[in-house]
Amino acid sequence: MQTPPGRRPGRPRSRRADDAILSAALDLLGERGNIAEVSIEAIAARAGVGKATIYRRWPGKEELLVDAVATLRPPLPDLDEGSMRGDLVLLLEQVCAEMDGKLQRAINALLVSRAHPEIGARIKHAVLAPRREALYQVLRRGAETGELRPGADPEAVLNLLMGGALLHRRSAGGGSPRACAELLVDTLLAGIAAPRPA
Amino acid sequence: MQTPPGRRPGRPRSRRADDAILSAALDLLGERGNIAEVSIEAIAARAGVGKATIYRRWPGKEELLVDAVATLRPPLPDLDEGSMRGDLVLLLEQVCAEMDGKLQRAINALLVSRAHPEIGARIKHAVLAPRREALYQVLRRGAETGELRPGADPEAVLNLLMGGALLHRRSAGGGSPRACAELLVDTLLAGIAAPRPA
Amino acid sequence: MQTPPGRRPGRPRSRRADDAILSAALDLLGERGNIAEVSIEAIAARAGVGKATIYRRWPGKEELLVDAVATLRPPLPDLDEGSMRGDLVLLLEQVCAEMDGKLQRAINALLVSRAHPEIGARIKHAVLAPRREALYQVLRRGAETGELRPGADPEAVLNLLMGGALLHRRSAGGGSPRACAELLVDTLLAGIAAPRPA
Amino acid sequence: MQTPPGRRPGRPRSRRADDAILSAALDLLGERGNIAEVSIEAIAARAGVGKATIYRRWPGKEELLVDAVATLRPPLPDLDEGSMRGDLVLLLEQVCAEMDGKLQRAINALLVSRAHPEIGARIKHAVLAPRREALYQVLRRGAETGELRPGADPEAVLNLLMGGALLHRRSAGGGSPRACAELLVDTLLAGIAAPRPA
DNA sequence: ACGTAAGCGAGACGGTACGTCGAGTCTTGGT
DNA sequence: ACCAAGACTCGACGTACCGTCTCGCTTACGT
Repeated sequence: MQTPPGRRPGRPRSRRADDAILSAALDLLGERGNIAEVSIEAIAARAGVGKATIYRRWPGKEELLVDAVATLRPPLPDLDEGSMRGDLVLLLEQVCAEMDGKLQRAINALLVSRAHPEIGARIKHAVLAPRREALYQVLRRGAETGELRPGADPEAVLNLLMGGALLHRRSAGGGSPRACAELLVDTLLAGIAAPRPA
Repeated sequence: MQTPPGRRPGRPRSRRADDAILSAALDLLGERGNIAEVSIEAIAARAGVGKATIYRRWPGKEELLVDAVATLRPPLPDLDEGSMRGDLVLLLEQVCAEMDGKLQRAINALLVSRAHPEIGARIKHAVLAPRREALYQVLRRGAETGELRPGADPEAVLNLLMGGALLHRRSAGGGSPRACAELLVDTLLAGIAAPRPA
Repeated sequence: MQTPPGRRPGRPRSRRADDAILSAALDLLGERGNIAEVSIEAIAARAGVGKATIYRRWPGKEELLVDAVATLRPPLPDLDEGSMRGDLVLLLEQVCAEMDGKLQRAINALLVSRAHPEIGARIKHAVLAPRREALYQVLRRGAETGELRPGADPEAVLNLLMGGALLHRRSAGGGSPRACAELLVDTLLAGIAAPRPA
Repeated sequence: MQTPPGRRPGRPRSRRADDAILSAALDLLGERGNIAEVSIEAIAARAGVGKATIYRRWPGKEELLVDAVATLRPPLPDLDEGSMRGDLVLLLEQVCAEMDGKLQRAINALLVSRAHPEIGARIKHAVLAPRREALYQVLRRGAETGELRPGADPEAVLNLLMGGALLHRRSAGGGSPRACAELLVDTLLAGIAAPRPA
C-alpha cells in the first residue's frame, strides 16, 4: 500500500476504507480462488467504496491482493514439544494443512505468478517468512541441544522441508497433514544414504 | 488440444496453423513472462491465424498455453555417472538451472495458478513428470546397488529434492546451479539427525 | 459514421446495430434533452449493443448524436400557395414550430456547442440545409414571378429570415408560430426604411 | 453567485478568490472553447483555490461560467453617426466581429445548450441584452427622426438583424464584418418586396 | 485579548461515465 | 469443413470529474 508519510494537507485517508477493501479482497479471493476472477470492480462494490479509492492506495490488483493476503498471518502453533523432531513435525503439519483450501491456493498463485518480481518477494516476506523463521528457530535450538547434526546447513534443511511439503502435499494427494509431515521429517532426519557397513 | 476423432468430411485442419499457434504462444509467453499479459488476440495475430482457428482447437487460453509449454520438454541430461549421488546432482542441477529465465517462471506460474485444478495436473504431467520419472529411476537403481537406504520412501525423497530445489534456488539467490544441487543432495544423503554416539 | 469503403474481409457490420444505436440515441436525446446527460453507456444499453460496437462506428458522443439527428429530416410542408409571401410564411412557421420541443433544443445545442468546428458544419448540412434550400427555391421563384425585389441578395434574405425566427421565437416568447412567421415575413417584405416622400 | 445576505459572523469571503475563480474560468473557456472540456477541478487548480470555495459560491459549472461570461460585457461602440443606417451598421458590425474567436463561440454555446432554461436566460440577460438595448435605442431614435417606417415592430426588426448576423456570419463565411453588416442592414431597410408599379 | 464561527487550500470520499482491451462467439467470402 | 478477417456482446480495466466531506489553518468580528 502506498502509505503517505507523515502528516499531509487535505483530508486524511479513511481507515475504514482500508479495512473494507482488504477484507472484501480476501472474501472474493476465497470465493473465486483465482486471482484472475477477482476484479477490482467487485472488490470496490463489496467494500462499498469507489474504484478511485482503491487506486489511490494500490497501483494494481496484484499489489492489493498481496497486501490483503499479508494481513492474514495465521498464528503459528505453539512449539516446545521437547524434541526437535516434534517441533519440526508440528510446523510442517501446519504448512501441509495450509496447502488445502481455496484461499491458500490463491496465495500460492500469487507467490509465483508475477511479471514484476518484487511482488513475489513481498508476499514471500509477509507470509512465508514467519514460517521460515519459526523453522529456523527450531533448527537452531536443535543445534544447541545436539539434536541437529553439526555441519547441516540450516538454509538447505529449511528449503528441503518446506519445498518437500509443498510438492508432497500435491503429488501424494491424500493422507493427513500429520502423516505427511512425519514422513518428510523422518526421511530427512535419517538421510537416504545407506549406512556404511561398520 | 481437441483432436477431431477419426477421419471427417471437409477440409482437414492445417498442421501449419497448429505449429504457428503453439510457437507464437511460446514466444509471447517468453516475452511477457506473465500468463495474464499473453492474449489470444496477440497469439492469433503473431501466428497469422484467425481467433476461431484457435478456439476450434483449444477451449481457452490456459489450455493452449499448457499445450504450448508441453511441447518444450527440454532434454534430460545423460545420466549413468556411476553413482547415485552423481546422478541426483546432475538431475537437480538441471532443475535448478531451469528455474532461471522468463519462460520458466511463467511455467511455474501455470503450475499453481489455477482455478480449474485439472490444468495444473496436465502441465504437471507434461513438464514435471519426466523429471520426476528420471529421479525415480535413479532412486530405484540406487536401491538396487545398495546406495539408497532401505526404508526410504522414494516419493518423499523425490519431493524433498525437487521442492528443495524450487525454494532454495529462490531464497538462497546466487550460486551456481551445480553448487545448489550438491548442497541439497548431500544434506539429504547424510540426513540431519546427529549420529548416535555408538 | 465511419463507413468502411467497399467490400472488406471479415464479418460485415450489422445494419441492425446501426439502427438500434441511432434510434436509442434519439430516444435518449429526446428524454434528457441535454447532450451532456446522454451517455454512451446508456445508448449502448438501450440499443442492446456493446460499447465497442458504437466506438467502432463513431469517434465520440457528439458525432454519434449528429448522425442520429441527421436521420430525422422532418418533412417540409407542401408549398405552392400561389404567392411568395404565403410560401415564406409557411416555411418560417414550421421553423418556428420546430424551435419548441426538447429534441429541437438539443439539436440547437449541437449546432453551436462544438470544440471541433466540423461537427457544427455536419449537422448544419444535414438538418438546416434542407430548410435553407426550400427557402431558396421560394425566393428564386419569387424572383421569376417578380414578387422579389431585384437586387435583393437571396443569401442575406435567407439568413435574416431564419435567424430572425430563431431569436424571435425565444425572445418574444408566446404567440403562435403562424403569427410569428407572418410578422417577420411582412416586416422584411416591406422593409423598415420610411418611404421617400414622393 | 450566491451572495451571503448582509453581514455574517465568521471570516468573510475572499474577494481575491472570487476574482481568481472567474478569470481562471474565462481563461479555460477561451482555451478549450467547449464548456464540456472545462472542468471545475481545472478551474480550481488554475485559480489556486479549493473546490469547496467554488461550490460555496456557485451551485454548478454552468452557473459559474455564466457569471464568468457576464463579467465580460465588452464595450459597445460609440454611436450617433448621424443616421439610423450608420448606427445600425456600426452595431451589427460589432456583433458580426464578435462571432469570431473561441471565447465567443463558447458563449454562443452557452446561449442555447441548456437543460435548465434559466441559464440561457441569465446569460442572455447579461451579454445579449446590452446589444439588444443599444439596437433598440437606435430604432427608437430612427422612429423619432422619421427614418424608421412607422408600423415596423422594433422587436421583430431587432431579431431579424441580430439573428441574421448570427447566421450570415457563419453561412456566408468570409468577408469583413463591415460588409456583412451593411448587406444585412441595407437588405432589411429596402425590404424585399418588389415596388408596386405606381 | 480572545473565543467563536465561517472561510480557506488541500485532498479523500462514493459515484458515474469515459474510451480501451480482451474474451469467447458469430458471420462473411474464399479455399 | 476449414481458413483469415473482423464484427458481435460482455465485462473489466484504469482515468477523469462530479459534488460532498473532512482535515488543520487563517481571518475577522463581538464580547
